[in-house]
Amino acid sequence: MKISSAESVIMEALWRKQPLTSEAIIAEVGEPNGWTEGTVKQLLSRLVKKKAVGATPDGRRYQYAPLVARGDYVAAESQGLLDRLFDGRLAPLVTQFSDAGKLSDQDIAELKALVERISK
Amino acid sequence: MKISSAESVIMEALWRKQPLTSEAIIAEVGEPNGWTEGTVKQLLSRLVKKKAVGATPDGRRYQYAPLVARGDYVAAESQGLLDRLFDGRLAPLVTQFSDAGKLSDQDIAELKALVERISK
DNA sequence: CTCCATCGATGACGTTTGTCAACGATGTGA
DNA sequence: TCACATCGTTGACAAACGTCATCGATGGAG
Repeated sequence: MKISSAESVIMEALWRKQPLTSEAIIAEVGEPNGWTEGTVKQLLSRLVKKKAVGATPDGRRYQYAPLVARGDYVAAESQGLLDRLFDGRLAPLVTQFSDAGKLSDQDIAELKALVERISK
Repeated sequence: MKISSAESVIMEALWRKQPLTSEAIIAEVGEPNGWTEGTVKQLLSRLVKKKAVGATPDGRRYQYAPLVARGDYVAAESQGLLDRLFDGRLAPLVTQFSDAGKLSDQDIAELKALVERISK
């Protein structure tokens, strides 16, 4: 099932630290996003129903933990963007950032080192 | 306004060739996506309302053309992904594809050439 | 044992999206 | 001129999404 934009905020919290109680999650993402307790609970429920998050009973409450790895999610999202906008190829994406002047010197240095390492 | 996923298919057609009549657009994207005439018309209407597409009267019909540049759209989408998933930095994104074994030799060669060019 | 706080479940509601059909205006061929 | 084909507009409707409140169960404090 697809993870929506608001839901992904919850996922990020869980990927950062896991497991968490709903209380902890609310503390983590409620304020920064202007969400009430009810909103976060609903998002959590939907994620559990989607099997993106697991809920382990712990006394009267649950401990929540991601069931999908961040890496898998990130890979799917990235591949999706690449396919949709760049014909599945990586170089044009990098070109796009370069052309847009969005690459810092550090970015370029990192890329350079990275390509060095990969290409051997 | 935000361009939805289905709407972006129409946009891609218009970015490829412009202007187009609704008939041409339907011919272009209808079949491949399993959309009826009505569906494409509705998507077009919404894009016009969103000011993402312009409609110039041409006799009894319109000539449709994009009002947003593909480059702007691509830049925004790419930046969004980078910010959401890679802390705004490009190198980790490239690493992700590398780690996932999604880079062909050609990709690597292109990247290498690209980085060469950029870094000077 | 009773009352209260808290948790998860559920209902609710407006908006967006995906999908399609019906309608009214209008140009055109017979 | 009249019937038909075609265009854009609009209505419709289910599903997903964003957002929030209410409710029933239950565990713990007094």
